[in-house]
Amino acid sequence: MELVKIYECLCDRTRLRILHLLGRGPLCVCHFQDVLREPQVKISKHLGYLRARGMVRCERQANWMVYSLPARPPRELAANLACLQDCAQEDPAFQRDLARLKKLAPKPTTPSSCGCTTAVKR
Amino acid sequence: MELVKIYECLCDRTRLRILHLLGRGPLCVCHFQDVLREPQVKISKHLGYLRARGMVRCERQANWMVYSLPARPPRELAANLACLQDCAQEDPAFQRDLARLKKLAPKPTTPSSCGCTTAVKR
DNA sequence: AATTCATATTCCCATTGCGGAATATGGATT
DNA sequence: AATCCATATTCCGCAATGGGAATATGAATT
Repeated sequence: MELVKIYECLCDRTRLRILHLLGRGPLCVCHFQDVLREPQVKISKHLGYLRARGMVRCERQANWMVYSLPARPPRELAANLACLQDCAQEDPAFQRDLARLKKLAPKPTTPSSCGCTTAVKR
Repeated sequence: MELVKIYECLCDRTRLRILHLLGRGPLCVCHFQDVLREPQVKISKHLGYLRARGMVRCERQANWMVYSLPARPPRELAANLACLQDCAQEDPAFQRDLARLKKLAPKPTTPSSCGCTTAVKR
């Protein structure tokens, strides 16, 4: 994987927040919407950007698309994702996201189920 | 230092090569020109980009501008620079740069002297 | 003061990225 | 088959970026 391509994926705040959250486990789009509190189109487009570049995988579960980090990422990607998680620990904004996520989904999800089964009021 | 700003600096191949080389010690612009083999304007502009964002420092030595990494970089920057050096070890292009540099300047330079004292045929 | 050398800046152009409004898709439910 | 829900895509405008040609700057040397 091209190092520059990785950094291109990392140089947007919304994408950083997405990747940070994915460090905990797979998530569906509605979780991102609830945690990041950004418009649907914005989140969907950044997920598409990451997906097109191989930074995330996704799998359909009925109505929901469950996104996750690649199972065995190449070395450079793994190193940079670890670095991101490390840096995020000192940043209140990332920690706020994580707190919201834990409130929303106390247990990390699995790739086969994001925990969304019923309609969500939004 | 803003994490996103760091990644913005890292998402260009020329800038990555510059930062990688600076990991060994301060360098003047003509060294970058010789090692990277890119046009002067290109190198100068990328150095200006990095300087404007606090990723590198520079100091004038007579005709030469000596660039270096910040003495005590903030944690996020240090982490990412370390990650870059790590990733660069597997990349032939980065290693080729480093080999050229060692041939050109066998000893790492100091901030007060880049080793350029006479005119260089180019 | 005129020239030379190393480096920086300006101007132009083409490409890319981001955001939002509107619309489309695809699966599930009625 | 019609509707609903979650998500994706298209279209638009705007700002930022990268590259090169030409020119400017600033220090040293003649």
